[in-house]
Amino acid sequence: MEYNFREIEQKWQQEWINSGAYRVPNRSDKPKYYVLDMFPYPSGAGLHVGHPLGYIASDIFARYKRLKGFNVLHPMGYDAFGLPAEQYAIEHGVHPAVSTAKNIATFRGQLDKIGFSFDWSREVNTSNPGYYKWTQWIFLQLFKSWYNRKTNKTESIDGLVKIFEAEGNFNHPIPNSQFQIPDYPHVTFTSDAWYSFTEKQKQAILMEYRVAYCGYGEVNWCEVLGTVLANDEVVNGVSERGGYPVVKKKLRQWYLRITEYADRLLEGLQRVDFSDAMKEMQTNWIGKSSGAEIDFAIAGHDETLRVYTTRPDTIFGVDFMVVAPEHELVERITTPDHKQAVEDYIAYVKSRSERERMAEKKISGVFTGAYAVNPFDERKIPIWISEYVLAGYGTGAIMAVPSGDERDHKFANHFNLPITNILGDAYNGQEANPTKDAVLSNSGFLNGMVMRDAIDVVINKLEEMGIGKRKVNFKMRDAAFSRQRYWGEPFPIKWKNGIAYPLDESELPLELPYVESYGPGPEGEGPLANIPEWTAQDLETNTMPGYAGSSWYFLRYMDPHNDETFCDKNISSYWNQVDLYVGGTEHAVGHLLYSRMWTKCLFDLDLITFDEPYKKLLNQGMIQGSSRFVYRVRGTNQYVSAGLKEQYEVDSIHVDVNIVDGVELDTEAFKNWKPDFADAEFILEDGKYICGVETEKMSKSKVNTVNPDHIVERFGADTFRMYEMFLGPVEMSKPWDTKGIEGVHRFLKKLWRLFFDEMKGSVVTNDNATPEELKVLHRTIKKIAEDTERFSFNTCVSAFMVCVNELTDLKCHKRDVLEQLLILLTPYAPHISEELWHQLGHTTSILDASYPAFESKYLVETTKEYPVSINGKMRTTMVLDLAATQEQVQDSVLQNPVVQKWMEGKPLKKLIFVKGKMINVVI
RNA sequence: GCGGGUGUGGUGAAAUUGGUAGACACGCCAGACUUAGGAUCUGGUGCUUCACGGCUUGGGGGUUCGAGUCCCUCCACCCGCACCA
Repeated sequence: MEYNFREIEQKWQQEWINSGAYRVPNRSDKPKYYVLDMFPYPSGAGLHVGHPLGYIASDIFARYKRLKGFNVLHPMGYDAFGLPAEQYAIEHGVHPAVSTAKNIATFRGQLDKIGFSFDWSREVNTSNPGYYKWTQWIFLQLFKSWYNRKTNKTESIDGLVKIFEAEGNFNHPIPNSQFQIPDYPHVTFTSDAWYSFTEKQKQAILMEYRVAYCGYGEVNWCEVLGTVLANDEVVNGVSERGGYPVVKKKLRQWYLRITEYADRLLEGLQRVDFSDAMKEMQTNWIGKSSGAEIDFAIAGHDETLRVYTTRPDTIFGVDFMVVAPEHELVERITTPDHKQAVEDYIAYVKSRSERERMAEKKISGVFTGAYAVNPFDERKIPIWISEYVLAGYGTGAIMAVPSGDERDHKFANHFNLPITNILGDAYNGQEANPTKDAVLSNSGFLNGMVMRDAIDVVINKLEEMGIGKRKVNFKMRDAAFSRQRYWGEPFPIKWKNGIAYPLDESELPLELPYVESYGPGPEGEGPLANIPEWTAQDLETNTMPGYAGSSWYFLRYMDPHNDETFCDKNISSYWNQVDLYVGGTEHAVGHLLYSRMWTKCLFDLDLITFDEPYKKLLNQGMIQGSSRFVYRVRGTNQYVSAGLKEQYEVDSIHVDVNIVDGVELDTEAFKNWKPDFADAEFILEDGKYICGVETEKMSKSKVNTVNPDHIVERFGADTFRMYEMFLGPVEMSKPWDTKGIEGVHRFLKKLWRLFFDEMKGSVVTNDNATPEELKVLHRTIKKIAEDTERFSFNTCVSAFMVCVNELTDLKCHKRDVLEQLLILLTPYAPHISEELWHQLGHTTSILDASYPAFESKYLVETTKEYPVSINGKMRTTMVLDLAATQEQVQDSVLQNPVVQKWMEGKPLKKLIFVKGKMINVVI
């Protein structure tokens, strides 16, 4: 009987469906464990072998936990709204819902072949009205909430209205200090004033507090395409498609007030098990800094220039100001003789993406002709504009201190601006010194003070003078929460008189209407603006962004069919946090921060009982493509093998990795691949055509994608699962190489032969295991359990191989040993394990077997083969009793002929002996 | 530019706490079986040297009895940067 993986895998997949093996109850005596994958966007291209890496890792862990006695929630679904489906609709006229459904069916088919333990009865699809009804519902809760800084909680906006009625907003100032209340001179108001406001004024004020609010923001606007573009659709200032010019345009946008949660998002990081790198990335993204806002007088103007700085101590070293080109003051302060240059520069900057501006190495900028005045020494400071200062950060203006800041230093050098040295000897004139520990000089009343200490002194002084204040700043901005697109959740909002009114919750879901065309609406609005029935109801024409549905989906899996609420609170209390969340680092700052914020909102509103969604995060690396190349002799149809290509002038051409075996090209398949190659001739080496190899991103254009379906078809799901893990550490990126899979496949066949002989059939015996066999088994139990716990799946696969190799050498066919091994293997290769388990006579599933217990007594050793080094270099090994003392060891070591040879009669300086580890002879 | 990560044989990698570098595989070489081999099995395989030996974890420096692992410095590559998801 041989290992017929196709039959076995089909049989058990069907059997597990029939028995409902992966249905998970919301109630259990067992402890719970929640394993979640970041769900996929179902793209038209289907899965390639890189996608399932994380799913396999999480599936192994989920199955492992199940064997360990946990009630394991392990769901899967689809993040199904998104731009690609809409783009496809524009190009092919296929409704996104149709292409999405088709893509999902493809994904599902591919996933099913790999043998995952997903509970598909809990599947979610963010584009399904039954799902986005609750995305809209949660949005409404955010719309009807504000962030109370006094209680540090998300609270009902009704409560805020009561506060305004009672005392105005003195205790709860408007979060955006730049906001002007329409037709009202102040940003603070009394109770009486509140009552005097019109409905429109009241709503405008409340909008400034709402957690989900409407405002204006800049987008990449492409006039020719009539649409808004994502940053990655803009290349070098023009649209990726068509190459049309792209400029910044202000549009009405929805936002989430995530900045109010910045401190809590930082604090929460200390309570979750994310990698340090991940925490660092989020911390940097949030970008908390403390410093001061300082108002500088502008010579000849009544207005002041407000800058934000983390280094107020360097105020005497300010040699110029840099203002963002889009700063509102620029127009008013630019002097006539600099007007033209400033306008030209602004036009240039308008065509630049934020990314380009930050990445630009070339220094650029222009002088406005205006001067600010240093409040302490009355020095006139020229005001420049430059693209390296962004309008959205701080106040959009900085005080430049060239002696202390590298970028300012380069700017000063480039434009020949004089540099004031406030650091004394700590500044060498060549490069800026950003230290806080130097002693200040040329700094008026601060002279002689250490910079670090001067910070507070300056801030106090500025506050006293009324021209500055202490300020905590965040680099993070409020999250833009609207898209001028069709394929997303509609906002449950109606506009009347410029006021946004929420729909009643009974009107949800507000379903996406059918559209004829997916083209943009007028004035940069989305396609919904083209539908008369939609606009006639005054409904919002923006839709929600991709991360809306993904911000809370982990909750819906818990209670996916509930029509009464997004997730029953009792059920979310039971499943609680996601214990293990698996996904790529590319979501480090986007999705993870948004869903953490939503969780905090829902927690504050008493809708769930925990405020961090993910307890432990595991980041999987990417699987890269291993591209293959053929070399065409220039101007001919001859193709030369890689080893001989130096002798010719050649062009290298990507060749489909699926027609290459390892590096050897299937020349017939190559001829049939594309008409161009039908008459190809080959210059071979040793009768073979050898291809060139390069590691690149896996992509269709590089014809290096490998479809998991083909791999499963050829080798089976168990082999595929184990090989994906065998490639290397799950969190690392590594190239895919189909050739290597054979080693794993051989391993499974070798395992099979421990149970079956081709001639004799079953060879399993009921004999008692020998100590040697038990040692092999228990060493494996220990290793697999430990390595699985620390997500070191690649070393587990090796350990299985070592175990099977050793059992084969020992000719061990004993049930007691093999049975335990099968349970260990189940999470990794469930199909073959289940089959062999039943072949051993079991009638219940191995999925619920009890995990083998490790017993250290089988591993006890009395001797150890010690490595013996002379001066740290390994020269020989010696078998010594583990109980040997330092003196006994020294005696035997010094008598060892190899040791004596290397000592050459020199005296022993020291003998290092680490029990159970090593011996080092120092001479 | 800013932020994060990674560099070990021909290839993917292992070495969990500073203690025998290269486990386990792929590939390659040799052999067995076979009508055949892109099947299966056995043995060998870091580089260098006839050998003794020497060298070796991206480069350079340091700490240590001992460094892939710790410290300093330089280099290369990959990922993210707010409308891809």
